[in-house]
Amino acid sequence: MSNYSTKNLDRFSAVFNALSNPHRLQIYTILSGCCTPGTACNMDIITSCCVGDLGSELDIAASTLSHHLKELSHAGLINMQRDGKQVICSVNSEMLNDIRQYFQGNPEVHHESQTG
Amino acid sequence: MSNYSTKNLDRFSAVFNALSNPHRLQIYTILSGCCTPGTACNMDIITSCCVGDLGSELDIAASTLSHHLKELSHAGLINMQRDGKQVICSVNSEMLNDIRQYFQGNPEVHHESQTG
DNA sequence: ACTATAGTTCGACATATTTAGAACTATAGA
DNA sequence: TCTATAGTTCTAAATATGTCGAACTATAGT
Repeated sequence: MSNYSTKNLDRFSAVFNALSNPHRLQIYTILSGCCTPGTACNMDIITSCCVGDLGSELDIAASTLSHHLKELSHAGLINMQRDGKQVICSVNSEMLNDIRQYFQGNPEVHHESQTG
Repeated sequence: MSNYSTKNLDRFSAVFNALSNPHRLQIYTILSGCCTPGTACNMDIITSCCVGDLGSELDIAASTLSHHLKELSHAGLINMQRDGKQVICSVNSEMLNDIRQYFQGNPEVHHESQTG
């Protein structure tokens, strides 16, 4: 593919790499469900998006969970923000839209959109 | 996520794993472009979906390309069919639709659809 | 300052992935 | 059958990934 930028290729392959691990995909799926994409995870309504709550669903070591969250965050798939003692995780809706566009075959995403 | 089936988790993580390598993502992107999803790759119109043509765009060893195609095929992302000396590759549109539904948050995909 | 809770970083190890070259199979044509 | 073309399988090596436990940092309450 000559008119598909290497930049996008690397960006999306990193995204899919982040989702390629069952634990990370599970985390992302949980976050997709608890936080309506497009809205910041509203903790007044739903209270299950902090790291500890994710951990209680996954049965892996805390250090492993932390590592996976860093991967998802680094790929741009999720946002993490400290709130007191807790760290709140939520889906990055901009990246979710980019992914949707990729699979829709949208030229904005497929052919170098150079907006950044 | 307790109501998200492990089956789907494994299936989709395998799909994303297949797309997590830049070369494989490039292959998939080329195939998405040359073959309109939903139609079998129409070789009367477009002539760039055989293994060799993919290889000429990637600059990797033939054995490596073959390995990557097997991964994509095994994950259900592409179809491969022999036509004489050549092997024609095309996007599996059913899987593409499943992926689209996953990112749309469609419950059919998220919560165990047991149709197979 | 001390303690408890929440999460991260570091170090190590087992396993998986990517890659290429050599040898192989499959098809078509002379 | 012999040859050329198209692609695959096998083997091996370098690199990346997933995982945990121990030690660490950050915040809040006493």
